[in-house]
Amino acid sequence: MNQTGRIIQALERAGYQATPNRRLVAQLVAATGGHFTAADLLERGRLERVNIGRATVFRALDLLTDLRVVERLDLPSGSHAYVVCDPDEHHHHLVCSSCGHSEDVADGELARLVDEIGRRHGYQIEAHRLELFGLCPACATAATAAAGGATAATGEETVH
Amino acid sequence: MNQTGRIIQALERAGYQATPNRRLVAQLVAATGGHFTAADLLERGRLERVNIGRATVFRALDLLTDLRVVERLDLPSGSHAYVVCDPDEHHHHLVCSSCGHSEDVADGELARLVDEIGRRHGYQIEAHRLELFGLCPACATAATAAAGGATAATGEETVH
DNA sequence: TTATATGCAAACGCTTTGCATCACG
DNA sequence: CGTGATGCAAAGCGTTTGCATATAA
Repeated sequence: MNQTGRIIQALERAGYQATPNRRLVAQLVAATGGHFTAADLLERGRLERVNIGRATVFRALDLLTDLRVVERLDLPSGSHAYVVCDPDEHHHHLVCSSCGHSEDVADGELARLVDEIGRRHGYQIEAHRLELFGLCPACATAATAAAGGATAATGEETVH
Repeated sequence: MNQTGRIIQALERAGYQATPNRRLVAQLVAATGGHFTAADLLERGRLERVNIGRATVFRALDLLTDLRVVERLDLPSGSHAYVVCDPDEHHHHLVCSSCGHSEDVADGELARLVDEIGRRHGYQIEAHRLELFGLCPACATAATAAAGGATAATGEETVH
């Protein structure tokens, strides 16, 4: 099943109606390779000439956040963005600081490290969050090429 | 030297004036064991009957953030708060979800883990951030006592 | 027919900005 | 004097809410 389908399914499984508006949000969200804001969705909806209210988008995103289908991210700039992600396992995010592309990273060894830190400080850890920012393979290549200067097309940006 | 002094010194070293207002902010910030918001400082200033403008507080916090004397934290709730911290080395934050107390955590092994994740995903990592939330020793003890029920005074909160 | 979902616009909280004034170097 | 700092109030931005309407179970 595609991602849009998975999101809609998550809604239904949780007992919410898969209304046309929510399907639209699912679709817009799924079409995103990276992070996005509520305003982005609104804007894209507007471009496609679909009528959807600001509040509806926010409410849909809240829902999807509860269902862990999307997660709210804090960018280094301090602003917020959403990313689609895997609802089924604890993970963290790797975010491209150039194109915004995001992918899930398994918790892996981090759990052990977190435990250790908790023990060392006498804290009873309840939650932890790791966020990684950097250039994704495509953007890193583009950046190198641009720096090398020889082959790079100018002004191009790598966008997922 | 005390923390207020250290903050003021950091301002001066960076070529900023240590004005009365900025000293006040330094003092308010240093008096905080945990995280705080601009509004908190404003409120405490008001209680002490000192006249300081909203904008001034925000501007001072911006400055201190640049100097890495404070850091802006994203709480699980999605809201922002500041914490005082060590400007001199890369670290992360351990925050008590009950009393808000915060302490620095050395990066330690995390650097290695971050490298590895970057390599595995082909990302050129530029920055990473780890945030840990849980009960500090005092609050954990209080919580346990309250749960046990026998000895705990009711309604008390542990505040640093 | 009852619960849910939606749109709109107003309210909100937090933060920034414009601008005149003030203090320091 | 000139640059930097401040206060105030207004503007800005992202998000939430109240409420009447519309839609689905």
